[in-house]
Amino acid sequence: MKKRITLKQIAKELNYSISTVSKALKNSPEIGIDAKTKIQAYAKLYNYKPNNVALSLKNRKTKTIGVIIPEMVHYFFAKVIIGIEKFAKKKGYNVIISLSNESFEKEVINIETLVDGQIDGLIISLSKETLLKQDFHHIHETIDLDIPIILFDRISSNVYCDKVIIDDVEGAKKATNHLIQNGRKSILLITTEDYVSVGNLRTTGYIQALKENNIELDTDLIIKVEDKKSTEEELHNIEERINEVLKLKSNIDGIFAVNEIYAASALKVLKKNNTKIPEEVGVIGFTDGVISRFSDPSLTTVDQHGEKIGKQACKLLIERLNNTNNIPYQTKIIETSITSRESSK
Amino acid sequence: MKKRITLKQIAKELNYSISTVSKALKNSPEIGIDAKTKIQAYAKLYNYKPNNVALSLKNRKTKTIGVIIPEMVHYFFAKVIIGIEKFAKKKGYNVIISLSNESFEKEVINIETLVDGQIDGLIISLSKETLLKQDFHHIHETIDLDIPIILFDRISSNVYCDKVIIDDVEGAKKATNHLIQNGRKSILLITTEDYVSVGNLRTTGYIQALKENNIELDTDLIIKVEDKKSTEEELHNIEERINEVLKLKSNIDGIFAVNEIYAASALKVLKKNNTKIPEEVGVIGFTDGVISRFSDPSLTTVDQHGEKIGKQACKLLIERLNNTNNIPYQTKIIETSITSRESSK
DNA sequence: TTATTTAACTACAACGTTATAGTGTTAATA
DNA sequence: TATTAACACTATAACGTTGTAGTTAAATAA
Repeated sequence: MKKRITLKQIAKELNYSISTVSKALKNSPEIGIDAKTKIQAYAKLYNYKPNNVALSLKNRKTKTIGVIIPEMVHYFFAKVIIGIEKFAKKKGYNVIISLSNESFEKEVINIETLVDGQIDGLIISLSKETLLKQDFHHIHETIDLDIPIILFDRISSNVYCDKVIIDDVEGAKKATNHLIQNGRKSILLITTEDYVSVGNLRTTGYIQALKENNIELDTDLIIKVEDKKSTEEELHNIEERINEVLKLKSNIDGIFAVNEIYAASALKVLKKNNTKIPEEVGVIGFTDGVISRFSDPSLTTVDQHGEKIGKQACKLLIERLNNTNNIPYQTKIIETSITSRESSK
Repeated sequence: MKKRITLKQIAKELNYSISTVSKALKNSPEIGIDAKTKIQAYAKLYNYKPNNVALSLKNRKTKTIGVIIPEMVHYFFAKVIIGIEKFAKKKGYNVIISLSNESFEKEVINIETLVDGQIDGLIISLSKETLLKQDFHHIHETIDLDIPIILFDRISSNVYCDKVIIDDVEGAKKATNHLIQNGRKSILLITTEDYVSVGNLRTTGYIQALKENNIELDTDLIIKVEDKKSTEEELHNIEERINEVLKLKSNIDGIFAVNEIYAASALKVLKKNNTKIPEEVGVIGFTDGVISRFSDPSLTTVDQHGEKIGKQACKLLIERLNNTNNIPYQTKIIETSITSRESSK
């Protein structure tokens, strides 16, 4: 009903010029004390708030950050968003969220829409399809437009920009070592196909840990899942593949899964086979989400500290937005940590 | 590097006025065919895109919707956002997301920031604290400013606006009946304190179902949880309370929990006590999330269809934004359905 | 031939700000 | 007394659009 009041209206009402009103509200020394008092009182009374759209136009800054994530229903991404949102708000930025739904095409469209629109910069975790295609023209074009991009988690070394990642290799090593220190020798790895960068790196970490502990690598102990979307059907397939390998390799005494869904699937198969966890087989997952916490037994995991990642990404972005002079691109690594629960003694 | 091109620049380059360029790009009949062809070609070549901030200022519309949810790490809210985002994008709207973190104060600040900023309307699920305080001045003030608000899930009858809810009473009835039809007679209800509207309504549904089935209400079979934030500590308390009641009332053969966390807690306690699920005790939860799907046994739940809720809320909002004439406020009810899993035979 | 219409454009104002440059008036200085 | 400085304000342009109201020049009608 009562629309917002503008400088113009205040000016008209109090018989000052718009400039005077603007300056009075900014407490400029150019303006006399009477005018200031009158104008400020009036503005307060009518709850004057500057129109941010007009400011955006004038300043060529929208104070808004765009975020594109592949999925919403992931504990990790949700946490990252919390981290971004908190930090952004503290710095006076708003956050716009878009979902690529793991699709390259949607990712392209989303970036276009956001760039067309009202954002100063972008924080993105690439979709699986993009990583598979290795097509980053949309990212490059955006950076060329002077809109800074921060990549996190799902990144590519073929894109030059700021990045925030966890040390996946190190994290996977920690996880594998955790099992080895528990006396396990025959460790099953459930990972993704290699084009998913994080899966790839975690596989590397697993292999390194084995090497460092003088355990021979058995490629039969590596299950690479082709996961586009985790439908119930697909989950079933994963369970079957795990079951097959477990039957084939009866001496398996540890399982390391590169995400919590795979870890939960492993748990399910083990329980179906009446395998004692963690006595007979220890299980550890990657990503500390609700599934891990509420599974039975609860899952030991590698915690990625999503909120920290979000905060760091947001910080990098805002720093870049405030620094017109080109600072060199940075890649920040967020340390992982093991959250020990029932599934691994 | 290469900043966006503007009408002004095109005009200067091709020696036309800004108006001509604007009209040519809009294919106005006022403009001659040569001019049109030349201008359109040039615009295409330099990838002209209108500046949306300028358009927002001119049209006094931002084509952006604000969403405020209490928490991100909830399957239900994540699903709702997916629904909102999908529909919004289809209609050419962007979505800004804010988190109240269940805090009244943060809710107020978030609304202020969003309203100050660049949104045409808001979709909100109220924080627990707001519902406890019953203070809705921030909502009313926003509506007074002619910024439409749609409430979903956590609503209040003291606010006049469009709403989207599920039929919590009906859903709870369905759940309770599901257990009763399984032959259960002594059903434990794990719910929230009454000020949380959804908890309250689900409690009502439970009571109604009992009545309709001529089962006498035993208030000892109702656990009301005071849940501000679900910390690990708090979860422990819940488990203990459940355990106490189970000990006290050994004939309990069914448990209905108003969310999946409570349901998962119940499962945990039952398993610790070596109670057979679902043979001895059947369990059903509310909200079909990842926990329910991955718990052991998997949980039967009342599915709230979050995505549908989000879509409906967004639809209502956009309809209201397009209709300047005041249509009466509506409350849409989204049907729930039972997803039957292992925990209830 | 002169008045009128039409085509093809341009100028201007407005959306709400702010920074820069300018304008009077009064008081201080030379 | 003439000049300058300080004060307190106002005008203007600009951010990028678009719609309305002009303005030409050529084409048509009277």
